[in-house]
This record gives sequence, structure tokens and C-alpha cells, in this order.
Amino acid sequence: MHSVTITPETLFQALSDSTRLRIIRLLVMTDEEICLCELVDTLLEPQYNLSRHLKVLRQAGLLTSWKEGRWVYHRLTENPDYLQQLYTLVRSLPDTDDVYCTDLRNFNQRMALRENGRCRVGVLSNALKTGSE
Amino acid sequence: MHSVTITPETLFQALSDSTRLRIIRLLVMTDEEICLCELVDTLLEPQYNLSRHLKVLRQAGLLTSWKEGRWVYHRLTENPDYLQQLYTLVRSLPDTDDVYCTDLRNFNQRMALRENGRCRVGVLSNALKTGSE
DNA sequence: TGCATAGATGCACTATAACGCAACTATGCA
DNA sequence: TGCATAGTTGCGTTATAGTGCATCTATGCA
Repeated sequence: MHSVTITPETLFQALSDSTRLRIIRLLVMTDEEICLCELVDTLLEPQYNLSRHLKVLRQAGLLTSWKEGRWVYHRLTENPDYLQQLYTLVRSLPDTDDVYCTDLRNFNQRMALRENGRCRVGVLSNALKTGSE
Repeated sequence: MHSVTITPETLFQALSDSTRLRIIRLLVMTDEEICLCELVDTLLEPQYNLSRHLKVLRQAGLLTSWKEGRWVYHRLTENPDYLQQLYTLVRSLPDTDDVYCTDLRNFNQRMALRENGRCRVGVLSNALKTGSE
């Protein structure tokens, strides 16, 4: 529980990618914890891609991750204090293309599949993409 | 006076460089307007380098610039609103290596050379670097 | 009117970061 | 005990960003 001197540059660098910003924004808006498969179904991006973006965010100190069985959950880090100010900023950013709006809708649909607040199914959007529905 | 849809990614990207962060931090802390030669003497970085960084910050909507004779002044942009929250964040970022502390000292020294609040001399640190004093 | 100087920028080079693909690890369940 | 699956990661490719050097523009002053 010690923060290993993450520079502000690293912090902002982590936020300079649109996909990562979608992730952070989603977590800021919902204040939820999320696992990778749920994120894939929400953002509709390749799993390996999102996995790496999560890693960048984790290394920037923005995400805290832990494993529960086969699933790895991620949520926003609370400390140090200035992160709260960052989240406030993210919350007030404009959503010009309704990207976050769409993400949030997908997220809610996907979260409805949880059992007792835990993820119990893997990626579903793959099946959707291949046109089987 | 219209903001041409600058994406949040661009905003954070502009802040992901240590030199640019020094610039923004300096302006946030002092709430001043500054010209390039003063910035060179403050950060002790090459002129062409800082000139380009200023351009990036301007294009990200963070800086407003205007010309006064031979000098070009730069200051923080006020709108849109979320920029104020960004500046609050920047203000509370840690200064682990006393980089901003040093910058601020150099800045104050350099600003003492102004006449009627305007810059009247060019870059001085070049002479210092060549060892002529 | 010419020169010194504040500032901007084109070019070449290098480093870094995002991405797709494929292979890998780890965990739960039949 | 073996298989399906959640997640990670190495490799190669490509795009982009930072920097130094040199050059160019613009402005004030002698």
C-alpha cells in the first residue's frame, strides 16, 4: 500500500488514449468494479487490446486490480488525494460524440447479467459479431 | 472566440510531456503571462524546443497567445469550464524533485527584469551557459 | 534602410506506443 | 485429470512524437 512515485506525466500519458479514457470515464461515472470480459462487451474492443490498456492504467496508478477465481476486477484507485480532483475533471468533460453515453448503455446491459454482483459469464459480444444473432 | 472541439485525449496528451507540464504548472502557480525568452531563462531549455511545446499547448486549447511587438505572450486559457478543474488538479500535484520549485525561483528572477510589467530583454541564459559570467 | 533579435518551422533521426496475431498461463468444472 | 475459458504477453509492424540543427520570418531601433 505504497505509491511508487508515479509522475504526473505518466498519469496524463495514461489518459491520452481514447480507449483508456473511455475506461476511466466509465468507472468514474458508475463507480463500479469491472472485469475484462465485461469491459470487452461494453467497449466492443479486442480483449487483448483492452487487457493492455488496463495494464497501462494500472501502472499509472489509476486502477487497482485483484483476482477472483478466473476473473480479474478493476476499479479506480482512491489515493493519492489529487486523483479525486482528476475524477471530478473527467466527470465534467464533454461527451461530444455520445461515446460515453453508448458505453454506459452497453455497460448496464452487460451488468444485468451479474449474479450476486459478480461476473459469471465471459465475453458475449464475440458471438454477436459473427452474426449468430 | 470559439473552441474548435478539442478532444479530452488531446488535452491529456498535451500534458503528458514533462517540459509542457513544467510550463503549465508555472502558469498555474503564478497566474502570469509569459513570453518565450522569459520561459527559456526559466526552464533552461532550448528556444526552438519550448517554442514547439508552446504550440502543442496552444493547439490543445490550454494556452492563449498574442503578439506585442517582437514578443509573444502566453497565458492559460479560461474556457471551457472544465479547464478550471484541470488547473486545480495541476496545482495539487506533488513536486517530488523540486522541479517546479526551482522553475519558480528562476521565473521570479527573470520577471524582476520586466519594465512596467512587460518583457524588455531577450534570452539571458545563453550567455550564462557559454561561461562568460 | 540595414542590422540585431524574438520567435517559428522544415528536415532528418530516434524513441516510443498502439495494434493484430498468436501463443501462453491460470483457474473452475465435468 | 483433462478441457474450456478468463486473462496476459511476446513478436513484428506501423504511426507518431520529441529533439537538434539550420533556416526563415517579423519587428524594433540605430
